[in-house]
Amino acid sequence: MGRVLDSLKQRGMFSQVTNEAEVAKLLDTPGNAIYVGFDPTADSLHVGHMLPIMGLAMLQRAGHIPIALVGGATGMVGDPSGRSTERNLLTADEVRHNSECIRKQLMHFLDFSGSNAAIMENNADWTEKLTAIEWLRDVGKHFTINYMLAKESVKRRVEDRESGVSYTEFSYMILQANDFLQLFRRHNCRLQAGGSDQWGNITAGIDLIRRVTGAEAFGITFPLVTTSSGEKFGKSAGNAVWLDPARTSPYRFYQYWLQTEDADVEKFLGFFSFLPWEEIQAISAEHMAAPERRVGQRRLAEEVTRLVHGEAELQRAMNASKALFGGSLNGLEKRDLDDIFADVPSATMDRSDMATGIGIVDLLVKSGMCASNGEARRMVQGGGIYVNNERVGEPAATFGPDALLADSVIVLRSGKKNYRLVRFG
RNA sequence: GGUGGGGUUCCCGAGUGGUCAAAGGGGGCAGACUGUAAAUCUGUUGUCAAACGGCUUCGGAGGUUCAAAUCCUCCCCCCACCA
Repeated sequence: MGRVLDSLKQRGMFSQVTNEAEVAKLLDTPGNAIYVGFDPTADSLHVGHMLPIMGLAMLQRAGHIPIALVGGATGMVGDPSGRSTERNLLTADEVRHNSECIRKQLMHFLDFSGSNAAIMENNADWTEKLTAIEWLRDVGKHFTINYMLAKESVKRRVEDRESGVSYTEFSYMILQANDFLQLFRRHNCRLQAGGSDQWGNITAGIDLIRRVTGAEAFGITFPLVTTSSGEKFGKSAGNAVWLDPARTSPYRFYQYWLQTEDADVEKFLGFFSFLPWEEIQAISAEHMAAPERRVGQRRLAEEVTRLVHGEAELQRAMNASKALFGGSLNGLEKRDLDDIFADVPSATMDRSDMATGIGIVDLLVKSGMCASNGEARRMVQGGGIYVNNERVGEPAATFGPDALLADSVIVLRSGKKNYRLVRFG
C-alpha cells in the first residue's frame, strides 16, 4: 500500500496531502484522473512551473490520467495566492494567446495517446458561459465569507492595509473550486495537485465537491523548490529560465542546470528527471566521491534538456559547452563556430569597423556586452574580459582582422560563463 | 472631506542650502581561491571623458538663491488617524 505515494515522498516531491491513507490507495489504483492547473500569465512556462508538471507526468507513468487545466478563465482574474500585491489584468487576447502557448509546452511532458492519455482542458469552457446570477446562486451559495477570509492567501492580504485585496482576486478561489467540481463531473477527477501555495484553493474545491455531490475528493501539494544557498530557483542573471527556446536558448537552459550547486543535485534529479530513485542514489554517490567532475550536474542537465528540448538540441548544447569551456577556440572551422554559437547571444558588426583595429571598449559596447563605456572600461580593468578566451587587461587594447576566428567572428566573454559572439559581415 | 506622516539611485534606507552622483545595507557584476559548486575575502556598481572636468538624477511642474535632494507655490500618488 502506498507504493506510488511513497516514491513521491522518497523524492521529496510532496509537502501536504489532505488524506494520506486514501490518497495512497487512490494512487495505487491506476486509471484515476488527476488534475493540475496552470495560469496563463505569460506565453511560456518557466522552470519554476516544472515540479507540478513533473509530478503530473510521473503520475501518468504510474498509470493515471493526467488532466492539465489551462486557466483561460481564471487567468482573467488573477490568483492572490502567494502574492502580496494585486495583479495587473491581462486582456482576453493575451490570455487566449498564452493559453495556447502553454498548452503546446505541456505536450512535451505528457503523453496524449494510449489508454491513460492525458487530457487538456480550459476552464474558460465552463466558466465563460455562467451568468453572474447562476454563479452567485450555484457556486457562491456554498461558500461563506467567513470561510474565504480564513484562507491564508486572502487573510494576509486582508490584514495588510498597504495592499488589500480586490473583490476580483478575493473571488478567485471559488472559481478554482468550481473547476475542480467540473472536472470531477466530467472526468471523475478526485485528486487535484499543485504548488504548495495552492493548498487553500485546492481545499476549497474539495469542500465544494462535498457540499454539492457528497463525494470525497483529495488534494496533494508539491513543495516550493528552493536552492541550498538561498538563490532564487529558476533565475539566471535575474531572468527566469523559460521552457520556450525563443526566450531561453537550449544552450542557456542546459547551462542553468549544469551550474546547479552540489547540494541540490540529488534533489533536482529527483524532481526533474524520471530516473529511478536507486539510479539517482548511485549518481549522487558517484558525484559526491569526486564533485569536481560534476557527474551529477551533467546528468541533470542532460536529462532535463532532453526532456524539454529534445535530443538534437541537447547535443548542440553539449557540444557548445564543451567547446566554450574546454579551452582554445583556435583552429575551429566556421561551420563549427556557427554551430557552437547558434544559441549564444550574438551581434553583427560591419567589417570596415575593425579594418584598422577596434578598441576593446568600443567592441564591448557595440556588441551589447556592456551597457556603457564606463562599465566596459571597469570590466576590462578588473580583468573580467576575454577575447577569444584570452584575457584583455588593457582598456586601450585594439583588435584588427588578425583577431578574427575563421576570418569572421570574435568571441567575447565576461567572467567565467558569459559569452557573446560578434560576427563581422 | 479633515488632520498628520511620507514619495531619494536596482531594492531597503540615511541625508533638511554648498564639503552630494548622494552614507550604510541588500542585490548585481567582476577578481582571488576553486570544480562552470558552495563558503570566504577584495574591487566595483548614473553617464560622457585617458584625465581635468562636464552632463542627467532625489514623485511632477514652476519659483527663491551665486548655489536646491534639502527652502517656497501648485499638482500627482501612498500611508495613518478622524469623518
